[in-house]
Amino acid sequence: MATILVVDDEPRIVQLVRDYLEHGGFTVLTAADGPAALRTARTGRPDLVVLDLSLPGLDGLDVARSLRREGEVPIIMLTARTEESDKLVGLELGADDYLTKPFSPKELVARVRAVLRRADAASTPSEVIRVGTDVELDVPRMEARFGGRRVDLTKSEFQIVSAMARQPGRVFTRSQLLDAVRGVAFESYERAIDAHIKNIRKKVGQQYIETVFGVGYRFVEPAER
Amino acid sequence: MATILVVDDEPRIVQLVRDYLEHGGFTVLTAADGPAALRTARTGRPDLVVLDLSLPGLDGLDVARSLRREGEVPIIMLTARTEESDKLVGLELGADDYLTKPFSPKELVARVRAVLRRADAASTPSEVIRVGTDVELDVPRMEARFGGRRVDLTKSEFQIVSAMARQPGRVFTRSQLLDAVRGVAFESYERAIDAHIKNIRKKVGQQYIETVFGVGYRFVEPAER
DNA sequence: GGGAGTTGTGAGGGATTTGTGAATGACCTA
DNA sequence: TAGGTCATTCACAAATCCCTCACAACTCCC
Repeated sequence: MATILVVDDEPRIVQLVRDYLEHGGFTVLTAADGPAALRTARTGRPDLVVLDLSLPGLDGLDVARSLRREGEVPIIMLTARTEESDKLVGLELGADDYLTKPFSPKELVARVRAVLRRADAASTPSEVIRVGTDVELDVPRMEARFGGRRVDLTKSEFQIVSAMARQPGRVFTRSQLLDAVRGVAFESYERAIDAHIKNIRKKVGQQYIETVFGVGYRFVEPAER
Repeated sequence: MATILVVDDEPRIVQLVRDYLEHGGFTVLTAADGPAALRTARTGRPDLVVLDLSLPGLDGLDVARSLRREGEVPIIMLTARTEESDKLVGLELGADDYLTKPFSPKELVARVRAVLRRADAASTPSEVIRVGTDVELDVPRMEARFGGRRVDLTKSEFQIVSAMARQPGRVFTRSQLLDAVRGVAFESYERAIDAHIKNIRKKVGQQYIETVFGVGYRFVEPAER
């Protein structure tokens, strides 16, 4: 069955959680601080991490961030307080669920099961944007293919391209494209978009993005290429 | 930003979803049962509704149906089981997307964004001006078609042509056409319009724009061609 | 047909807009 | 801390477009 890594500096809690999880049929790894957690995660490859936010030394947030960088492992956060700030950072890091202390171990086990089920069913129907036969943008994976060739785009580049490719042929103003990059059109120099367009063209080829003088840019429809 | 109404009778789920959505920049309204949902939808005018299919009392399906009757609001369904029947009725009611429980809040937020994006794109009815069978001006795309052939017009040219094509047969003075080009009729040489007309005619053909001596120009009605 | 006024048109100046390489600074990583 | 990536900004070159001008062609009215 699944392996769970429990990270907390209070031995009492670790023990309690371990008992419940093992009784529930899980294999349990434990760690008492950040560095140990990262080491164990690397070697033990857990299917899920239960992580206390307040750790001595390396902070729980740093641990979460490092874990995220290294892989896709789901994380359940334990926060000592209901404080807004804690929730916020937890969410920012994309925790899959959170529990505030004190919590019921039974509930924790239930949440672990739920998150694992989700992660499993995370048959995330990958949203793929296709334009004609030779352009393919896998949005959740941020993967782009142009004419069969895989192209590495940065985050901003990918967002600009996907915004345009969703409605090929339509003209987008620089301001609209800025919206696509930052959540909301931050006050920002519109010509930053020009720089991105230049870089995108260099990577994917000139034929995909057309300049509409005095207005903006558009993704060329396949029929016209 | 957008307002989302979350309807579910499990407070924990409502809380989790609310946290994630608010963190994502959305304003969140909540309701725990059908009647409350309808009331809140009426007063709060949400941009999207996240709706649990299994509600106590008034059923989720009824709520969806009522929402549909009252407006255009997009709906994301939450269904408890993966049962085919649930999916079917949900989609039948025109749910814009659905998620089966347990779901990842992160994924829900992603779906919310996707549905809003779609709804937004759809509500921008691509305004198309048609004159007869052979002239088509797609305004947001700044695309012109004359007799089946796609014609590239500059911004000013496109604005002049669409102003005239909106009311075929009507005569426009040069001053009125200048208004169409610059936002307001700037003091400017009216004969600049002549130059544009010349260029437009060269691109689309002579038969579409007629000169009205001493007055201005007009877009020829199809019957006269 | 003649003349006055109006429109068609080609060409070029000049303003605006875009392309682009390089510099800067933020952020992350080793 | 040093090095890398990336987003942004800047400055200048290049491209594009709008407007104007000058003159030819046309229309209308007498």
